[in-house]
Amino acid sequence: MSKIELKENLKKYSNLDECPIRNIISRFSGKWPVIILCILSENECTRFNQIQKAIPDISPKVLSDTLKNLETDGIIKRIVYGEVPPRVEYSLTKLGLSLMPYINNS
Amino acid sequence: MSKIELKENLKKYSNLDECPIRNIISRFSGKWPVIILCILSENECTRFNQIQKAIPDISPKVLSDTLKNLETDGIIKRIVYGEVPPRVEYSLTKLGLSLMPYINNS
DNA sequence: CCGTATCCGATGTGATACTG
DNA sequence: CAGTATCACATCGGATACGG
Repeated sequence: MSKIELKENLKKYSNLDECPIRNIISRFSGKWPVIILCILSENECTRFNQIQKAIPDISPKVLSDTLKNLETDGIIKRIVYGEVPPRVEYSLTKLGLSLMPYINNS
Repeated sequence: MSKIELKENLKKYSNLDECPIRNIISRFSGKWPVIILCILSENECTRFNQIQKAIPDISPKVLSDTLKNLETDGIIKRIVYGEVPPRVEYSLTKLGLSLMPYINNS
């Protein structure tokens, strides 16, 4: 590889907000997002409480925050049933589903 | 899926230190590791300074720390040449190389 | 050139109690 | 049940100056 090519390659990661790698990382780095995607991928729908049980060491606050972020990014879907006691179910969106192969092959 | 199966599936992520997903995440979550792997994968060897230039907004301290962690995990190799001025080159180990397909397919 | 030392702020994560 | 409120804390990331 010539020096010119090298320079061009190294430039690709410089563009901060336009760098696709950085975009992905900003959404999935952190302790919980990938684990949650795995859990959701195993069932059609999963309730808040089920996720909590599957991850014994996550606090409700952190779980709630993480789910919100994933929802905002369009990766998971949140469905509220107007029942008492309340029922809320989380599931992967199409986009979320499309991500799973890259996780599961690891 | 039956309730029994569901319960078994959700259990898989409970085992904290034995959970393979958590092991991976603990090594690669964070802002920089994946970017650095990408950069290293593009050349046989890359110098500290080159990496810094490729990532304009990383400080030398953080770059150094991240490289150390990756080296400790056996993912990258650090070769010091006893020259003045000093020359140090980083490259992927076999293990590190084996990780790239999962990154590049994304 | 390749880092380390120092210090600091931001962010992520956690425990617990509480509410509709 | 499904969260929110509050507070606390550790880790991560960043700026800058300096050293071998």
